[in-house]
Amino acid sequence: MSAAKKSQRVEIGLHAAIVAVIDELPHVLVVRRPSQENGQEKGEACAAVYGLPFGPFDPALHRTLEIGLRGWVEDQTSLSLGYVEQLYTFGDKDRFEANSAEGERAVSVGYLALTRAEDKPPSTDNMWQNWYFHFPWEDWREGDPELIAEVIRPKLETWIQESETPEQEARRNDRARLCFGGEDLAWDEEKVLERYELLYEAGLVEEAIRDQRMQAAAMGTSFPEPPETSPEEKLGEPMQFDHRRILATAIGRLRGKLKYRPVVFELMPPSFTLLELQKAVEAVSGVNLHKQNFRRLVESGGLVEPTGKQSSRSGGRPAALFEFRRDVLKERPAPGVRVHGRG
Amino acid sequence: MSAAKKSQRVEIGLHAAIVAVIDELPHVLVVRRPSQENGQEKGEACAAVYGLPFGPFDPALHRTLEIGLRGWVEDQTSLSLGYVEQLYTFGDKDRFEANSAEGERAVSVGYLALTRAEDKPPSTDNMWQNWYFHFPWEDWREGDPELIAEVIRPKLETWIQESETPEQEARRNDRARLCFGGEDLAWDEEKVLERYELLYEAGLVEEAIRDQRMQAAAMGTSFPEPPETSPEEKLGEPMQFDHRRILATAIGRLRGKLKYRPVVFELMPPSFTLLELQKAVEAVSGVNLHKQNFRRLVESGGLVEPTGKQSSRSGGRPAALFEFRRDVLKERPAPGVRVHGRG
DNA sequence: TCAAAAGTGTTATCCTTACACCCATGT
DNA sequence: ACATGGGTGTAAGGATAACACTTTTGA
Repeated sequence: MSAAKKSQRVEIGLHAAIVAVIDELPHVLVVRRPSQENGQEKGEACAAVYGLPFGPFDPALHRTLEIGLRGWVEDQTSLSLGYVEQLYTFGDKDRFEANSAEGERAVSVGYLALTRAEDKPPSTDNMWQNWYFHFPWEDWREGDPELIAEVIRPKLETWIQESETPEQEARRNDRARLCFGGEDLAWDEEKVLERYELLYEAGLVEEAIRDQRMQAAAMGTSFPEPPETSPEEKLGEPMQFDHRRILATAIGRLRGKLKYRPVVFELMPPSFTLLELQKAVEAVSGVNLHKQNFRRLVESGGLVEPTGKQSSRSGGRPAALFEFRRDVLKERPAPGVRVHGRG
Repeated sequence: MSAAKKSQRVEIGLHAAIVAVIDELPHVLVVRRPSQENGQEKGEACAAVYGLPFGPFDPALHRTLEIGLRGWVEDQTSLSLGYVEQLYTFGDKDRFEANSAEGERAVSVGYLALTRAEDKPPSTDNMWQNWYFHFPWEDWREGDPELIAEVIRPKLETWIQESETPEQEARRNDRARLCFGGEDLAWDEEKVLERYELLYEAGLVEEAIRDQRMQAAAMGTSFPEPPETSPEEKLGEPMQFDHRRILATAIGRLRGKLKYRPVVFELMPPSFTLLELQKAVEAVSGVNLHKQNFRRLVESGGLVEPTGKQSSRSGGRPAALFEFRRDVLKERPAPGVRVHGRG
């Protein structure tokens, strides 16, 4: 108590998952950074890893956390952020400090930011990346991903079997079922974080192995080097520190928000066809939608209004162009695009 | 950029809105603290203000933020926390630093924690307080509060009229309507934070006046002392720093969560009657529910199961006792108690 | 016997979901 | 002509919200 009262100051990092929809695919802004974590003592070539952009919070310069975030993002990327939402504040020692220099304990505040896609990459250091590159199992637009049936379920099954008590086995089994569905339980596209954390705890994701190795090194114990995983068996491209966890939080939150807030429009150009809008929602939520019902919902829900113009598209009848109808916000308490699977 | 890269460390405060339902009323744990903010230069008697309990985060002692929170809460209050959820991280300069000693910039992480009510107050410093003492306009169980019609709407009307441009007036009007309902727009019990922030910005809440005074003092300008507000016109009991904002966030979040997560049960004793459960939901959400439909929803939804025992209650037929059915979590993706007004 | 609360049954309505079908344009 | 996407109508099913009514206890 008395010791805890001493003011212990820490550094605050602001991390952003900056999202845009490009070519009907969900993208996130990533940075390729030289990997300091891996392979140093092993003398490997200094490989690069992907990470989310981040910057420090300087209380002397910025009045609020969000202003601080917008500050360095606009400096570094020349993007203009629309919707910005705070996700979560992580202070974890294990996943963060294990990868930092000694004594560099930091707390990180994760943000979700939406922006309209521009043609060119925002800067030389940054690039837009299809987020399913990091979360291949989250894309159900072509039906249930083979990866789940072929790799994830079998490996989870092994992990469940490895339990030390029957209770643990039951818990693990329930959790896997809840996360990935099965039998009579449907896929819930919002549980992105829960799934990632499950895979992490089951040691199936590269960050888990990396962190275990780091922890073992810190404690001076040896760590049994796991067998090389083939690229097909690698569950998505890993990221620096706990950035993939932050991204998982962002995706899950955005998928949820879509349903009761008109946030898709932050990702769309000023005018669009209904199919373009549908494709954007599908890209983010990772599932296909029923065309006719989507249109009805969106139109009769007052979310959009026709501009009167037509889109000059290839292949097919020209579609009417719509724009976001700002007034919904004044009318309905929770206007959003309800997502019901099936296409 | 270069200056911002210098690591600026800050102190982290963990704030908790610890909630319990006692006698069918929603309570929050508060601390009476001597008010250093008000009346110092005015030589007033050092009045006390209510505040939320908080403690510092010591990264050397605790592995995660939540562990740190649980640590000092259990030290200080001897309560055992059940469900704990992170709410938001505030780094605001204006609302926080204005009230702190110079240079004491801190970032605070707000938490919502649920616990079962015990008979006695958790310690001498702390007390359970009906949260509607701080938010009288949030209690609609006796119909729409007079306070809204008598005080809030007229004062908001004045604030709207005081706008400097027609656009601002329209925005203010829309916002007030969205927050407090009206005409064809129903009351939305989840918008607790939005309402508090509106009242703050309209200068109707004591914290707003306090902060303006502080800011004026800091800049050396004079601040026009507002007319004394009568206790009837005071909009709820104010709190220290931005604690009422944190509490507003907590209430709103809990009201929302009720609907898709079985969190009410964290506030209930192990077994309860359906009416007791309903009263708890009503207490938290601030609206009355339709009895028959509530029962059907809860029973047929598989949220509870009968214990087979009866409650020995005063007045009326004895009711069957139920308990939370843990297995719902394995069956339904989003089990909760949907709330639809009316009683 | 009455008040208070527990319970049961039924119906109208709306929303969701699915299916069937026609329309306009480019190749 | 046909492929592609745009656009309309409607009917089945389920969930919700409202209503009326019976039952069991304590005072």
